[in-house]
Amino acid sequence: MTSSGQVKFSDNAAGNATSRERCRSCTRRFDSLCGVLDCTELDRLDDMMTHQVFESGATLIYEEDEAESVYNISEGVLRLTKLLPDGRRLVTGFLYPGDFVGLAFHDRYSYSVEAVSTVEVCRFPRLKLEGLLKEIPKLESKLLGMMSNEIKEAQDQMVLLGRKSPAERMASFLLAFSRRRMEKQVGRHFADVPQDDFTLPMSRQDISDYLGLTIETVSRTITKFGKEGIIEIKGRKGICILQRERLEDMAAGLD
Amino acid sequence: MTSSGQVKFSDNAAGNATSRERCRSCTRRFDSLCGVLDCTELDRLDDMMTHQVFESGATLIYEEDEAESVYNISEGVLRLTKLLPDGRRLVTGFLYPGDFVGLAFHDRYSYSVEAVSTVEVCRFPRLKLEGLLKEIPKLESKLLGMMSNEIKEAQDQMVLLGRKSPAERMASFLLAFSRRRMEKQVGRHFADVPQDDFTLPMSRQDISDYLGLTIETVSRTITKFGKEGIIEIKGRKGICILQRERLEDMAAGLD
DNA sequence: CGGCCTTTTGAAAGGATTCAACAATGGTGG
DNA sequence: CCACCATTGTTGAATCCTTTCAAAAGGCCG
Repeated sequence: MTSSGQVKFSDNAAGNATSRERCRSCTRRFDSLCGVLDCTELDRLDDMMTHQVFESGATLIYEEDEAESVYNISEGVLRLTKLLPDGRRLVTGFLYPGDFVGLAFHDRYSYSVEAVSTVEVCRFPRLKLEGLLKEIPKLESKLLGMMSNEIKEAQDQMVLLGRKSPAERMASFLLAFSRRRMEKQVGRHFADVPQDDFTLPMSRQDISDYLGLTIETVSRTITKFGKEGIIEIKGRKGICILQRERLEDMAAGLD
Repeated sequence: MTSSGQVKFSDNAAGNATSRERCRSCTRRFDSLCGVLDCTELDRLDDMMTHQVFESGATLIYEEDEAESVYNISEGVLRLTKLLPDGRRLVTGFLYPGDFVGLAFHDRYSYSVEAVSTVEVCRFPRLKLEGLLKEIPKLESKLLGMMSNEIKEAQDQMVLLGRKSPAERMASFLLAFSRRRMEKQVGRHFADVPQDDFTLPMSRQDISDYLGLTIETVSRTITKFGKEGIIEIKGRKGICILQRERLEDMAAGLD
């Protein structure tokens, strides 16, 4: 299989930015792996990179395919999915700008990666990047920290999936999303953006497959939160958190 | 809080083995992190290590405590647990000889660690080991690979918790346990030990908290497998797999 | 403005959980 | 060594809650 839905492609020869300038001027640089590199090292990264754009719904990575590339997200939202043979789906996570995808030190990808919105990524050949890792120990350290966070988040998600009620799952999700979104905004110097008011880029189906519920249960739970005045529902995807503390208590399992 | 249930303690001054010999002669050496080290490096590890024994039920690590130590398991089984305020519990994983515990690059532990059986561990001060990591890049690489595996396993477990039926969860668990056990046996040169016949060291409660089910559902599912001739139940903890393929199909979601 | 897809809402069904009682196991002390 | 006790595991019945199935409503795009 090959990636689909890719609408723009720019490599070192044909990119918009001058070669070796793209990484240096990247607004995401300090959010992600690249943040630990100096200019010389950054240029090496730049040399092995291609910038790509995927439209919403496109697949960047197919589960079980050979792991040839890794990606760093510069814009948009991705979802990681795993399928059971009969079509049951689980979304193991959503990824946001600054997040790293695909570097798992296995020969094949163990999940699919799809664009939830239009996405811009930096693509690296996996083996080359692994080579760079071995040469630059601080890259490895940074990655170790990122993976450590990923493990922690995965464990929290296991608690959610294994032991939380639908309302608790939904509360956890809304809070985590609003927090993540705020972090990213702060990173881009928009610290005063209201964190309680946001747009969910993913569908109810995505949310339910992330929370281990059905789409109907997610819908009913969101509606219930709205009726109880915990959130305000603004059209199909807009959410405004009215009672953050109450959501926090629910998410923690205090109800 | 402090660790409880510890029954034996031997540091460099009082240990059984001569100083700097313990790591070198460790039977687990090639299963775990230490496997990548040469003798000189191993001695440095040895110098910062204390050997400890915990009896079944003892707690090595309390969730939220300051992360001062990391452990390498030389014998026995540990469980990692997370609690919700009202007592709901999730076991995020079981750890076996050769596995590493506690190195998460956070200041506080995000889960508790308890002994499922009598356990022998090598204990290291976390900060010292992190220092060693920075000095020995191949240690970091090895750890990166181990964490990568951990993430992959966590994602599989998320699929299990979010989308699999009780029977599918139980099948996945039995197979994973028998596989893990076989790997360890092979590591110790017991390749001819029958892999289909084993003893579960953990209780039904542990299993249900690992699979996101109740103890009754686990019990009923095991009984059902027995009646269907998929496994043979040998007393309280003994299991013999009679139809491995059928279990594999169930675990994969093919039923 | 119309049509399509997503989401919401309703009613019924199914399955895991809960509650309760019983059985088996393993450890302890007589 | 056996009996007893406490703990762990099994089994049964009723309940509750999510899921399933079905249909209507709502939002978004051309």
